Amino acid sequence: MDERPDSPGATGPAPDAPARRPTRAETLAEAIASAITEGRLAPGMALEEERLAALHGVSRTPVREALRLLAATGLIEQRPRRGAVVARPEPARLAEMFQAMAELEAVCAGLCASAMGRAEKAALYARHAAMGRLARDGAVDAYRDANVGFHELLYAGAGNRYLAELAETTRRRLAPFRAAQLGGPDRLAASHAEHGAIVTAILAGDATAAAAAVRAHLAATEGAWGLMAGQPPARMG
Amino acid sequence: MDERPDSPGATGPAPDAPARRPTRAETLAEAIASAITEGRLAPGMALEEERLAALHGVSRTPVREALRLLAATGLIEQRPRRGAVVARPEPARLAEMFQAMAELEAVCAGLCASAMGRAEKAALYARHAAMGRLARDGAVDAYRDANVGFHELLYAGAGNRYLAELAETTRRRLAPFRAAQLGGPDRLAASHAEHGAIVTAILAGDATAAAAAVRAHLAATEGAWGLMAGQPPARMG
DNA sequence: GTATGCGCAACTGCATGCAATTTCGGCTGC
DNA sequence: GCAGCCGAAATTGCATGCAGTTGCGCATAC
Repeated sequence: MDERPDSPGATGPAPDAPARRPTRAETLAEAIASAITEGRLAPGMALEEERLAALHGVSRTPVREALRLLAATGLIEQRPRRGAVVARPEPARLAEMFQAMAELEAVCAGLCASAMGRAEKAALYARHAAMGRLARDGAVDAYRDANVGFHELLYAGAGNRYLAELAETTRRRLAPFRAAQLGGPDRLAASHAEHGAIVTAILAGDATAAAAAVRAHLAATEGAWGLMAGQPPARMG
Repeated sequence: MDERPDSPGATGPAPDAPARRPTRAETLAEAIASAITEGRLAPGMALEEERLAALHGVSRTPVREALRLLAATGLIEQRPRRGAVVARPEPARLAEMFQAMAELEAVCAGLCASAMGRAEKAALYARHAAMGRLARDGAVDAYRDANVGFHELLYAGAGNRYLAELAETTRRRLAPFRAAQLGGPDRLAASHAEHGAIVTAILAGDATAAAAAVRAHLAATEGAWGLMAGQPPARMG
């Protein structure tokens, strides 16, 4: 019964493998979080413990722990004795979160300008160039995927994992409200042009310009969210 | 279906009154968090569920939920099937967190410079002046308390609650490693002088200078932490 | 004396059950 | 017709119990 496939040399580059075999609560939390960020669970929906338990074939106990995790992450809201619902921040708070994310990314970009090595800068430029081709071809879906990677390069290039985590958490919490982003093809080209300003500033080592370019980029995308902020509460599907 | 027109116009600006009667898990989480930030639970200490349950007169269930909350907050670390310990970040990560906090506060200060109204600026200046008297008198404890309030004024003055939450969370996570701060009386005077640069920049509406002053301030205090980063793990007292 | 394998104690993960609170149905009264 | 009240169902909060795993101590072999 003792099989230990246990990392014989090259288990993988595993940057951090703290949870070898995740507990059910963690698996559940991940599943629910994905359902929220991908839009399968809309903001305002009620999350009943028993239903989630039955849905995932477990008891209520791990469900409750998963909900605690998600509540601390901010993806859901728990009212004592009144159940949990998918977080539905008020418009004012959404604006705050978006501004905070812009500032976080601006800080990252500023750090990138001085902290990135040659290899990282080359990778960033390569990604940018590839995205230019996608934008020219109008490949919206591929561009969106590559876009996530682009911003993650900014997080990683800053050389500050904690800052990157803050930015990624914020990005996740905003995900349900950014569905309509990159809607039009002109927006695609505009996005790429704004990325160009960011990349140029970073390659030049100009932290101030890089931060400003990021703020401009995110201010330009700001109009594309908040469309589903006024829905009435609903049951879980 | 059942529509609930809830939110009668202005549901209430109520900034935050979500937990009328908190659940035991939340109470526990708060208690343990305080114990950690105030140093009664040192980094690396093991947190056994049964012991915590007995200590607080509850069963293991709410303890487990509280630990989940704290793990998501980053104050503790949970290894599946191996228990939880008070978080003990490696020195490199501590440095990252401190840098991130400096940048967060710098962003706040920059926003303060343009977002603060006359009344808020007056309150900030008043607080700064009062702290000047405390520094002159060498009242370290009173200065430290007032210092927390000073930084909270910066968070609040930025007009972005989410950003303020990020900053406060980070500050809490760093709390166990900042015990020796403001050690000498010269540090007290220096701190006040650095605050003066921040206040001046904000009052003048100079966002760039305000951010730079905050970075300088936190860089100067950076040397006072990390003393307890190398202890071996220990049992809970 | 050091290294290896086995067995036990301790602890965590999860399921189940009960009590308390909230919510919704219908009813009474105005 | 509408507001207020009361009782039952639904749902959450918490305690308890059991199975599985981890870690440690001890005996054994080299």
